[in-house]
Amino acid sequence: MNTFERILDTALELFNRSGSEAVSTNHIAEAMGISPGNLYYHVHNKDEIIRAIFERLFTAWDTWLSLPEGVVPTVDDLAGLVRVNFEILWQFRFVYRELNALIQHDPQLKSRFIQVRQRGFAGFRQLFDGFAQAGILRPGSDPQEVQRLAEMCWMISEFWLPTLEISGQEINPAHLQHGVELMLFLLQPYRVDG
Amino acid sequence: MNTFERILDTALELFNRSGSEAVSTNHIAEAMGISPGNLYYHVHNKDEIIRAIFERLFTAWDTWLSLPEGVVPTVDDLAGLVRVNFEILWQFRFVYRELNALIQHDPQLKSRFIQVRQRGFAGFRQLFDGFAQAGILRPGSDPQEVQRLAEMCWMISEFWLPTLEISGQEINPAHLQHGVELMLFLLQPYRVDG
DNA sequence: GTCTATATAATGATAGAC
DNA sequence: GTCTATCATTATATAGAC
Repeated sequence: MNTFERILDTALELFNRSGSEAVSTNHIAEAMGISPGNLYYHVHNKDEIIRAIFERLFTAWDTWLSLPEGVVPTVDDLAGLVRVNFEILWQFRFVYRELNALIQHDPQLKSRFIQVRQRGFAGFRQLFDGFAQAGILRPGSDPQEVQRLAEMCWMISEFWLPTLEISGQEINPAHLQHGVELMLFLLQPYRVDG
Repeated sequence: MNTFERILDTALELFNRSGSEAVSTNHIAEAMGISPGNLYYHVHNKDEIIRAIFERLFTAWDTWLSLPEGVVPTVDDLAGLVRVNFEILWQFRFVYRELNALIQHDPQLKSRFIQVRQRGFAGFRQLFDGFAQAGILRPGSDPQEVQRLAEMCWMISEFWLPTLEISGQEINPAHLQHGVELMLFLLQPYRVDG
C-alpha cells in the first residue's frame, strides 16, 4: 500500500481513538514510524487528511446505497441497510462525533458533505417510494407521509451511534438492534404486511 | 456581575461562534479586556470553563422540565416544550456540535452529562405517561409503545438542530417548526384526539 | 484582583541533505 | 521518498509585582 493510504489508515485509527483535535500530524507520523517531514511530502496539511478520510466514507456510502436494479425492497432490506450504515459509521466514528465542528471549521468540507449527504438521502428516500408503490406501506392521505417516514428513519440511521454514546451505553449488537427496532416501530402504523 | 460569570458569558459566545477547540483562554481574556493571568486567577483551566457552561445548560434544562404539579399536559404542551428546548440548545449550540468529542475528552464531564441527561429524559418521559393516563394516547397492546414514542421525540428534541446544520439549512423558526411537525407526525397514529 | 513577564511544551509546517 | 533540523506560532499555565 502506498504511503498516502497508510497515512489515512493511521489517522483514521487515531482519530477514532482520541478525536481528530487531539491527534497531531506528528502523532500520525510517529504511529506510522515515519518522520513528520516525510508525512508532509505526501499531504499538504491536516485538513487534507480529514477530507480524504471523509471521501472514503462517501465511497462507502455510495456502495451502501447502490441497490440492484428493479428489485423491490422489503422492510427487512431497509433494516439490513440501516445495520450496515451503523457498521460504516462505527468504522468512521470520529466523523459524527465531531461532524458539526468539523464542517464549521472547513467550508470546503462542509459543502462537499452536504452535497453527498443530500444525494445519499435521495437514494435512501427512493426505498420508501418503492415501499409505497409495492403496497408495503398503506396508501396515506397525507402526501408528505412517505417523506416524513424517510426523514425519521434517516435520522435514526445517522444519529443512533451518537445517541448511544451520550447515553453512556456501549456500542454493541444488542444496543444497535434497539435503534433498528425503533425504526421498525415507527414504520409499524403504516405497514400493510406487518 | 462577577468576573467568573463574565468569563462564562464570553467563553460561551466565542465557543458558539468558533468552536471550543479554536478558542483559547487567551482569546477569552482578550475578548473580555482582561489579562490571561487574571483569567487564571478565576478559573483553574479551560476544562473548568467548559464544565461550568455545561452546568448552566443543566440548570436551564431543570427549569425547562419543572412542570406545574397535577396539571394534565396536552400534546400542544409537548410541542411547546420541544420548541423551548430548541431555544436552549441554540443558546448553547457549541455543546451538541461537539458533545461526543467533549465527553470523550473529559470523563468527569461525561459521567455528569450522562447523569443529568438521564434524569432529564425521565422527566420528559413522564409527560408520555401522563398522555397515556389522560387517554390522549390510545391504549396500545405493546407495553413498550409509550417508551419508544418518548425515545423518538427525545431524539428529535436533541438532534434536530445538528440535523439542520449538517443539511446546510439555516436555523430559523420555519426550519425549527419542521422538527416539531416531524414529532407530531410520529405521534399521530397513537393519538385519540387528533 | 489585576497586571506584566515568562516558562514550557506542542503545534503545523518548511528547508535542505541524502 | 525519506530523513534531520528547525522555524514561527500558539497554547496552557505560573510567578511575582502592584
